[in-house]
Formats: sequence, C-alpha cells, structure tokens
Amino acid sequence: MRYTYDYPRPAVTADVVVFTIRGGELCVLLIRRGKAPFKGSWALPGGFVDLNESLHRAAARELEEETHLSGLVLEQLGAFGEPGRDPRGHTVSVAYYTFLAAARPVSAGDDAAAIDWHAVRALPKMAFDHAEIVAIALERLRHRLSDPAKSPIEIVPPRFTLTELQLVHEAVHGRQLDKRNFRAKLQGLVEPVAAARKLGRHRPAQLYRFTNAPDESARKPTTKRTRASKRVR
Amino acid sequence: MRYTYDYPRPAVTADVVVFTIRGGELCVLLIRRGKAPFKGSWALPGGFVDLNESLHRAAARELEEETHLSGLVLEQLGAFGEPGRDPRGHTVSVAYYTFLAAARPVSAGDDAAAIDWHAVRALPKMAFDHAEIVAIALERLRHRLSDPAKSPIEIVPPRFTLTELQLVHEAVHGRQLDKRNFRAKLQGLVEPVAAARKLGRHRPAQLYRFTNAPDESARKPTTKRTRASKRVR
DNA sequence: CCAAAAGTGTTGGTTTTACACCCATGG
DNA sequence: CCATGGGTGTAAAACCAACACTTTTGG
Repeated sequence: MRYTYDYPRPAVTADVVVFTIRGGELCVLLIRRGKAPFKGSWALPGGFVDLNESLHRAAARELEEETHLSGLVLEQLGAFGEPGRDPRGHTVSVAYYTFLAAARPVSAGDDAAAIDWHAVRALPKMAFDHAEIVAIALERLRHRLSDPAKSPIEIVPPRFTLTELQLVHEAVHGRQLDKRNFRAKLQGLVEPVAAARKLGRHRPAQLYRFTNAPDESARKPTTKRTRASKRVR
Repeated sequence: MRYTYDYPRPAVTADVVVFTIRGGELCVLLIRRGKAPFKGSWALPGGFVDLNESLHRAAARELEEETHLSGLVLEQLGAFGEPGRDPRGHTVSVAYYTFLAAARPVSAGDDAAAIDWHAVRALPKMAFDHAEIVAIALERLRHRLSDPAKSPIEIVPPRFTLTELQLVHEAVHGRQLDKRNFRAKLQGLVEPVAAARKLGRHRPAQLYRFTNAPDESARKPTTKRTRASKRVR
C-alpha cells in the first residue's frame, strides 16, 4: 500500500540518547546500523514515527525494539531538521534523552547489528548528525545536574548510597565534588532506609531514597545554621 | 501533482511564539485564522514545513508570510506531536520563540484574517494546542531571563537605556526589580555609547549597548567589594 | 524652583566553597 | 591492627536583597 499527499512531506523520526555510567565514565548507548544508509556505522537508537503515534511513544518504542530497554523516563531534547542530514531525503528527527541509573541488560534487536556503550570522551564516528545530537544532550544533562537537588530522570536506582549518587554527578560533570558539600545540599531531599550496603572489607554504607514529596519536603526549611534572626528593620 | 510514500507520514509544521512588551504588559502575537480548521480562532503564526527546508527557515518564513516580521532571532522550543492535536490528521509542530525588542510594525498577511497582540495574562481561546505551547514558551522565556546578564534573543534594540532594559525584565517576570541591584548585575555586560535619550522634561538617560565580547568581558572581575583579601591558609 | 526620571553604595543575611579528621568493618 | 571507604562541622568568601538620597533637565 502507498500513501499519497497533496504536498511532499519530510519524514519524522525519533532518536534517543541514553546515558549511563560505566567504570566512572559517562557513556552513551549506540547501535551499529544493520542496514543502509550508514550501514555499519554507529548511531543513536531510533526510527520512524508512525502515523498517529505520539513522539514520546515513538521514541520509547524504537528504543525498546532496538535495545530492549523499556520503562525509561524520556525527556525531549529538541527537533533536528536540516535538509541533508539524512541521505534518504528530508527527515526531521525529534531527539529524546534519558539517564540510565543502574546497569540494565541491553541487547541488539531489530535492525541493530550490534549495540554497545561508548564513553562520551571517545565517541566513534556516528551516522547522520547524531554526534551533534549527543553533544547537545550532554550539555543538557550537565545543566540539569548542576544542582545535586535535581534528581532528574532516574539518576540512581530507588535505593542508593550517597557515594553512588555523588559518583554519578562527578561522572556527568567530569570533575570531582566535595563530599561534605554534596551531602549538605541533599538536606531534606533524601532519607535513609533501613538497610545498608556492604561492599568490601570496610564500613558498610547507608542506603537512601529520594523523599517522594517534593511539595513540602523539598522546601528545605533552612533550619541549618539559623545564624541570627529574622530581618526586622 | 501528488506525492506518494511507502508509509504514511505525519505532517510537519513550524509555529512561532513572538513575545513583546506593550504598555508594561508581556504580550504574544496571534493571528486570527482565515481558513479551516479553527477558522476564526486565534492561533500562533506558523505553517507547514516545505520539503528540504530547515525547521528554522520554515519558522522564519511562515512568520514573515503571516505577520511581515523578519530578521528575528528564533530559538527552538520543542516539538509537539500528540496525535489529535490537529483535526486534519497527525501533525508534528516544531515551535520556536523569540522576543521582539522595539515595537515593530506587524500586519496580517497570507491566510491570517487578522493579527494582534494579546497580553499573556488574558489570552483568548486558541486553536490546536497553541495555549500549551505559549505556556511552555513563557516558562522558557522567564527562565532565560532569570538573570539580567543573559541578554537573550533581542530583548532590546541595539541601543537602550538601563531603565528600558529593566522594564523588559519586570514585564517578563511580572514583578518589580530594584534599580541598583539590577544595574549592579550588568557590570561588564553593557557599555555606554556616546548618546543619550531625552524623553520628557527631566534628565536624559544614558544609552548603552551590550558588550559584544561575552568571552572576556563577561568574566566580571568582581572588583566590587574586595572585602578582605585572597585566601591564604 | 518644581516635577520627574536618572543615577549611585552600603550593609546584613544567606549561600557557597574549601578544608581534615574519626568511624565502622572485614580480613 | 590495618586498610578501606563511610561519615561528619566550621570559617572565609562570594553573593543576594533591601534600602534613600542627590543629580540633571525642561518648563
């Protein structure tokens, strides 16, 4: 069956930038394309948006088809529509990004010949304008994590140690943070759960979770260091 | 002539949210649609993206066709693609926004039956999901202007008085700002030009322009209030 | 000289940053 | 008992917000 329109239309695709941390390095999930164009090149998971399918759903569907990752919280990054970015013809890509907390199994599906994590500091040549999309996604992710308070997307698994959370921030920003300052900013945002995590032959770490009520709990009462008094004048 | 594809495609449009200040109120430029769907309703200027036309160019073109505004600095807001947002069929809209500095003449063109500025505090019912798009654009604009330093888009004409600039910020944020604090933050970002503006029977205002080198000049040396000394320890 | 808007500094409070030691555990 | 990562407070600096008066001009 064929579909006809009165005017020519660009195609619409959805692509997803999935970040995670591996070995202290911020990484992006790429697939090796199994068919033309750019067959054999690395590219972001993604594909065509179906008619009457929302952009968000298309992104989630393509991600699952190609990487078997599902249930991620996707945020829209923007639309990329330069003519010439796809040799098959004018294609508008709506990009999404997310951050994968814990290691999750991924495996190539669909027309992905292979799938792998790549450190953002050493990305391979990529198909289309995907290098540019990743660069912009990285910028956004960093901006979003400028404050430890913002626990975006799903930075960490439901239970985590504060060190784990800090490592995530450090990997994203590419620099080290001060442990005490970092923890100070989490006042009222996290709460300990009744469990600890033992890793090595040292003191176990307390597990935390995010306080689910950003309505009142996030309103940090600033009860820390009420230095003097209210202003009166 | 008709165009056929192997798979059905959503249509792609570009819409533009143009903000400005009128009478101290933040306003948005809307057109009254001259044809179906939503004939007679207010809507954002915009229209279909041509094949092999970049999104940005399409937005600029449609804006000019419908409002005769050209040369504006457009920033992408995002893509809106819920099925059902356009009764003609699945349509993905890529929205842009901008801020119009000085009053510029606008006039209805193309299939705009009319064109007018509407205060964001009293918007009419709008076609499609344009009310949502405006709301998100407003959020973005406010966020972007959270710091007087960020002179986004084209907040003001090339030459401006500091009071004019402050009025813009006040209108966008919907609250009054302190004159001295506001000016303090502009340290190193603006420079006086050799002219002044006389308005009434009072002291004329110095005209300024933005320092075009955000590379080194924006590095505000914070030479104000070197309270004690460098840290030594 | 009066009305009207332009212009200009200081201070208290809050937030951020830099910094070092003791604690609990397993081997 | 020691190696390893977990956990905690304080002080200087930077930043932010509140505040009022003098200056210049035209009428």
